This record gives sequence, structure tokens and C-alpha cells, in this order.
Amino acid sequence: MVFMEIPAKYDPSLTEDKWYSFWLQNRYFHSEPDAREPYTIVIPPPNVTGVLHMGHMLNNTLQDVLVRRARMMGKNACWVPGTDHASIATEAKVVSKLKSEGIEKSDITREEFLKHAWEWKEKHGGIILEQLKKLGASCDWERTKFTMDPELSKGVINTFVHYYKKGLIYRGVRMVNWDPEGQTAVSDEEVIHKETSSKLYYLRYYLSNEGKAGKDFVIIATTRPETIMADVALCVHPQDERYFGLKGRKVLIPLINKEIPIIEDEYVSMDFGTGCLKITPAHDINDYEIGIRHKLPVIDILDNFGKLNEKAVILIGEERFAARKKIVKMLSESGCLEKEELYTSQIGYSERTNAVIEPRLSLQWFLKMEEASKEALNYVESDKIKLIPDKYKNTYKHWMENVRDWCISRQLWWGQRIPAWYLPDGDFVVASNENEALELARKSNPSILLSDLKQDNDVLDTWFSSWLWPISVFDPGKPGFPDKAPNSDLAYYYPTNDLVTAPEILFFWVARMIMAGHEFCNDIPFRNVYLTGIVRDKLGRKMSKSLGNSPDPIELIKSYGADGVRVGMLICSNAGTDILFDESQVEQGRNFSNKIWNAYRLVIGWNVEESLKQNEKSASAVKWFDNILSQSIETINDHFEKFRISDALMLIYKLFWDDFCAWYLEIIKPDSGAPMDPDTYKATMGFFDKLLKILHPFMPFITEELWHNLEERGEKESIMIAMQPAAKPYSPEYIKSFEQVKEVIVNIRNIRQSKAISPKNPLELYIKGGLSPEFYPIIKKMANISEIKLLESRADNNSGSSFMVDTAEFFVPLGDLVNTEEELRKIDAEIEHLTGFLASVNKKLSNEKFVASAPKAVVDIEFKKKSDAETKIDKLSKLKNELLKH
RNA sequence: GGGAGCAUAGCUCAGUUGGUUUAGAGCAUCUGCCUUACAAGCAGAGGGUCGGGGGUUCGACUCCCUCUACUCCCACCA
Repeated sequence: MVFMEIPAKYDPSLTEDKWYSFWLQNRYFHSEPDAREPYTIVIPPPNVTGVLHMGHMLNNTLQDVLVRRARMMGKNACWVPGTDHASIATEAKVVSKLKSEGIEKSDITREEFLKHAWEWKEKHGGIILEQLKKLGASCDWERTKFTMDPELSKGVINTFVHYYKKGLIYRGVRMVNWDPEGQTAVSDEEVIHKETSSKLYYLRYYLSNEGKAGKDFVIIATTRPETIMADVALCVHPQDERYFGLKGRKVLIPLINKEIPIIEDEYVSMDFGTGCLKITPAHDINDYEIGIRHKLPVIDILDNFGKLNEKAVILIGEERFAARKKIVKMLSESGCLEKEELYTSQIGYSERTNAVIEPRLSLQWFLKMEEASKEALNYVESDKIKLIPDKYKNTYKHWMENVRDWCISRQLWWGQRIPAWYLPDGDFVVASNENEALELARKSNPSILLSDLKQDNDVLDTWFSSWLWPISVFDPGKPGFPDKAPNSDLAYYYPTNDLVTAPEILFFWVARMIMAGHEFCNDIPFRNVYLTGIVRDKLGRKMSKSLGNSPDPIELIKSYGADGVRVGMLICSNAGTDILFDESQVEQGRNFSNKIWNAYRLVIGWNVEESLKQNEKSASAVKWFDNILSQSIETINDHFEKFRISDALMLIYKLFWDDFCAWYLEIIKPDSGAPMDPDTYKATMGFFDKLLKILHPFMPFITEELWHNLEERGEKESIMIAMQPAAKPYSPEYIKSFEQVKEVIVNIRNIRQSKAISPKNPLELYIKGGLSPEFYPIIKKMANISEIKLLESRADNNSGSSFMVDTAEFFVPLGDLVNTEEELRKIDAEIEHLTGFLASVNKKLSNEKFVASAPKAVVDIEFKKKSDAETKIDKLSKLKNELLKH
């Protein structure tokens, strides 16, 4: 027999690389515009130097399922891959690499640094894309893009110029979130607030002696004593009786004895700390605002590295946290430290470097967001862009209505440099390149030379390039030139269809792509946004490197196969819900691969005898499976339409495992060594073919392998470009009657189990009513029944076990094996259950209001329930009486 | 502090505009099986009254109120 020669376990390592190369060689992933309807996805570009983690796995498996399915639905499917230059993350990696070689960023030029960075990118960039190939991702690799590709960068620069000319980009002093580690400002969204325990220090500020009586000091509370040298005032609430009369008086900053005023502002809470607040405009956003209101100076005592500068007068050059320790000691020694107490508060950390964020005043570039956010909100509110699940609409709305101007400059070198050039007089011009900048500059000063111009040192926020992604991967020249006619790729592929991404970047990225799409294409960038959940471990913790709780995806693929991992990722992950990942899910996926493999081993081993006629069992089974297959296809289509990917997969899983293997194949399977008839064989191969196609988007490798093994295929043929099977009209009635047949069989097997009768011992079955004789042969085979007789003919002295399916009665004679008391107990229990059920139905039906107000269909159903239950109770009672006679 | 979401079998989740048998699935569990496709398997079984309380309705897992638990987002009183 053939299956003896095929290993009993599926080995993915023998098929995966083989088929992936086959697909690549035949360019099946590649797409060019043609007459077909396009289906487009752009990948959320991973960090160029990143490695695959479980979040990527989930996200990209989903995209691949969608793309592969669209391709098999006859669409011209295009999945554009690429990577993101990720300025902060990449620059941080390069800086630390250089540091390990003894090179400080500050010691080399920008050009030298960038050279190192590009080298790094060439070496590590794209690893993640290679990993995606292991997963089976059917990306159009010929279209791979990088956000810092020359033409994409050009688009970014043109975009900046475009917005500048429109008057939407401006330069301004703002309190920004400074990352002293990354040496850059980061956006509010990149700051993560974490509860941190620190101390609250109570400090004495002595009133300067101006010959007035009263207190000689006030006490303030602060968490940041190292910033007292930057204090410009103390502030109390105007209604705070404790401090009446102090307004206008002066106090001395401890240690440096600098004189500052006491002011009043309603911002201060009287019930926190001492009700007296030190005002340090340079190092706290609220203080900054109070400073503006009271026209106070700003003294910045920290440098870029978070070290105290010469304005601090003392502790110059000390790092901020070291300075805190020292100054506390000094304050204590000088008697100004009243007390300290433990205090927990939310402290901002940099998402990228985990450094404590320092609020800092600096000159940055901003993009006005007011108009753009209104439009971006409108697209989502009007459902032109659908969020899946739509609960994110609320979150999205909230954010869009409270959006602040976007700080787009970053104090980094890795990225697109801001196209602004400063003139010797301090003025600046904005242009796409040096020469244009020079031309502009000469308008005001004709004698100016190129060498007089100095380009801004900052680069643009990475999101300022990734927000153009769906446009620039197709037409890098389009952004920046809204009036330019789109090239043919953009015209064909844009708007894209679905975007699959994480909810965390709904605002960073999704919203901004919508804004850019509106600005440059006057259209949406995608129709549906599928938001995945976060992949967590089974304890519910987010998977992260530092926790070490994230399995290596590539290792998982090695041990379970890519198909197994894909199934494991998707089997219970619904849009928007976090998935609690457990390796057992991947095991389930692997087991499923194996099940499919073994179904193939069975089928391939059959000997077809051309002259053999199809038997009744097989005829019914084929008819049934044909029906249930169509019904399933219809449901799967519906699931996909609603992005219920897990539901679709689960349905296919059960269709294959339960319906196809456990029922269909078991019914048609010839006895060991016996031949197979051609009709059933052909039908079975047809079913297998369709099942493989339905499975293919989820399990691309094993399906391709088996599709080729089951039938002779041409050299260029591939399941991935075959059409998905369509649902034919089917008969729900037939499916339902088959369900009853299954139920009869299960009941008989159950009797065997409870009476410890081996499946090898044939039994007799008596039937009354209901079931069509068409199914008798199937019951005989599947339940090992030697003979089926009508119940009327049963001899009264037969004892056995009986059961009901719907209202049909069944009886299995068991001779001595039966335990009358046990049978009676079973019957009584069922009667009791039915009586209770009937009572609840009757209660409903006797309620006049129910009969009057419920829809007729509902009432009819209740009547049917009633009569069914009554019939059953009646029959069971008779059975009981018969039993009692013995 | 403000806002949002979620709460259904041991676990992970469905339950589609309140009404087809007093709730479904997968996994896990238990029982019996090495039955020549598959022990990564086969056959069978048990298990929840839908977080607590109140309300609307002829009828609620499904709608409303409230409490509790958890999660997330936003803000952040030094």
C-alpha cells in the first residue's frame, strides 16, 4: 500500500523552502496593473534593523491570508513590502555600536556618522524581510521599498516644502519632551508614563529680610530639588489663608541665595504638599505656562545630556539624578531640608530609549493639524474608512478632536534632513534643494553665496515619511505635488484595500496616512483598517525582549512548521482583542497539518477498480459532503467579508477534521485491501482539491505540496493562483437529515461505551419512524450494525437500550447486558427534563400577551416545541411501561 | 481625575440589530481503544444559568441603571 511508503508525519522542512522558491521563480507574488480588479495591501513597514517578533507574526499572517485569498478570488493582488528607517531606534543602535568601538558620535562628522549608519543598514537591514519569507508571506518583493530610498526621501522633502508654502509648517519655541539619552525631542505619543516611586522633598525658602515682620521662611514641596537653581518664583493660591500677605515678598533660593518673588496663581492646589509651589519655567510645562502668565524669566540649567550647566551656579556638570542626590545632602546640611517622604507619581519615559523624559524648551518645527484632523475624522465618521472592530471609532474621534500641532523635527542625523537653510542674518529659506534655496535667498540678498547658507541640523520625524507610505510606494513623486497626475501604478493600486496594523499606532500612523491621502490624492488611502490585538503571553503580559517571554518566531517555525504557526496564531485571535499566546495553539496547528497529511496518505493509497459501481453509502456521503461543502463556503465567504478570520479558519478546521475525515472518509473508505469505485474516488479527489484551495490562504505550504501530490500538475501550475471554489446551491434539509443520521450513530456508540461492548461486536438496531432507509447502510457501517429492523417487529421479551432522535425511536437489543433499573433511571431523567421544558413552553403559550405581541413565526415555533415535547414524553412513557412489564 | 472597552464552561473565545428546543466552539479534562491514514490519533462523556444587584419587556446572555473586577487610552498636583 502506498501510504506505507509515505511517512506518517508531515515534515514541513521538506516542503517549505522548495515551494517558496517555486513561487518566487514563477513570480506569482508579482503584480502589474492590468484589466483585473486590484487588491492592494501595503505592509506596515517594520524597522529596517529590527527582527521578527510575535506581533509581526500575527500581523503579517493576517495580511498574507487576505492577499492570498484575494488572489484566488481573481483579483490582481499586490502586497507591497518594505522597511522603515526608524530614525531614533536605528540611530540609537548605531551610536551604541560605535561606542563599543570607542567612537563617540560627538567626535565624528555628520557625514561620517551617516556612512556608519548606512553600513549598519546594509548589514542588518532586511533581515526581517527574509524572516517574513519563512512565514510564507506572498509579498511582491520586486516592489520592496525603504522609507529612505532616494526617491522616497525626495517625496518627503517635497512634502515639507509643500506644507511650508501652504503656511502650515512653522518654527516655534515649545516645551518638548526631551530624551537626553536619544538626544532628541520626542512626541507626546512616544512618551510612556510609568508609575515610579520617588521622594517628595520639603524645602525651606527663607524670606529675604526687608524689615518686615512675620514668618521667616516658607516650605515648598518638590520632587526635583536639583532644579531649584532654575526657580524664578514661588507661587501660592490667592485664597490660601496660610500665605496671606506674602504676595510681593521675596524669598531666597537655598544654597545659592538668589532672590525670587512670591506670586499668586489659581493653578496651585491648596491641598497638595504645602500649598506653595516653586516655579521653574524651563523644566516643567505647567510652570512654563505660569511663567508666561506672570511674565517671568526662563532659566534653563540643564544641557542636552541632562547635566547641569553653568547657569546652575552649583553642581555644574553633574548629571541630573546624581545632582539630586548631592543637592539633597547639601540642603540637609544647610538646614533647608525640612523633611522628605516617599511618593509615587507618573513619570514619563522615552518609548525608544527608556530614559526619563526631561521637559525642555526648544526651537522646533511644527505642522498645524487643525484642518487636516477634521478631514481625517470625517472619513472615519462617515465610514468611508472602516475600522475593524469599530469600537476604535470612539478612540479615534477623541484623539482627532484633541490633536495638537505635530512636532516634526528630531535632533538626529539618521533621517531626512529638514530642507531649511539659514542665512547669515538668521533668516531662513525653505526649498527642495540647496540650489533652489540659494535662488530664494538671493531674492532678498543678491550677493549671497552657497557657502553662506547653513542647512538646519535636524531631521524629520520618521512618521513624517511613513505617513506617505501608501502613496510613495507607488509614486514617490506624488507627495508634495497634489496637482501632479498620478502615475499608472498609483492610479491603479490606490486607494489600497485593507490595512492591517496595531491599535497603538492608530494615531501615529493610520490617522496621518489618512491626512496625507486627503492632501495629495484627495482620496482615502485604504478602505478598511483591521486592528490586531497585542500578543501577550499566557499570563497576559505583553511580550517583550526585556521580559524574555517572547518565543523566537523562527524557532517556532522550525519546530512546528510555518503552516502550523500560522494556524496557531489565527485560531483564536479576533480583530481588536489581544491574543494570549500559548505554544499549545501552535501545537494544534501542527497537529492539523498532520491530519491533512494523513488524509492524503489514505486517499492516495486507494486502488480504483474502474468497473466497480458506487455503493449506496458512498452515494449518500458524496451528496451530503457536496452540500455541506457549499454551505461552508458560503459561511466562510461571509466571515471574510466581516473580517472574522478566526471564525473562518475554525470553520475550515472543523470541516476538514470532523466532516471530511471523521465522517465522509470513514463512510466511503473501502475495507482494508478492497478496491475503490471510480465515481466516489473522483468525487473525493474533487473535494480534497476544493478543501486544499480553501485552506491555502491559511496554510500555503502543505496545500501546495498536496495539491501537486494528489494529481499530475504542469510545471507552472500552482494552487496559489487557482480560483477559490464557489458555493453551489445546497439543500439544508439534506444536511439536516444527515445530522440525524450522525446522531443515531453517536447514540449507538454511546451505548457501546457505557455497556463496554467492543466496536467489533455487531449489534441489531430497531427503528420506528423518521429516518429515510437511504441512510441504513451508513448506520450499519459506522455503528457496526448487523441488521436494521422495524421496531414493531421486536419481540416483547427483548431487553435493550432505547433512544430518540427528534421524534424517531430507536432500540438496540442487548440481551443480558441491560440493566433495567439504569434504563428506567435514564428514561425518567429525560422525561423530567422534557416536562420542565414543556412547562416553560406552555407558560409562554398560555401568556396571552406573548401570543398577541410576538411575531407569528416565533409563536409557531413554540407550538412546534410543545407538540414535539409532548410526543417525546408520550413515547418515553410507553417505553417506560414496557420496561416495567419485564 | 476624564474617557473607552471588557466581564459567557478549567483556558481562549463566538453568540450578527431581544424570540428554531432551559447557551455554542476549540483546547484542556475524564473514560475506553495501538481498529492496517493519522497515539501529533480514534470513539465516547462530563462541564457554564451567561460578574453581583435592580429595571424595561409577553420574553434578556442580548436593552437601561447601579455596584464590583480587569484592561486600555487621555491628562498629570509640584
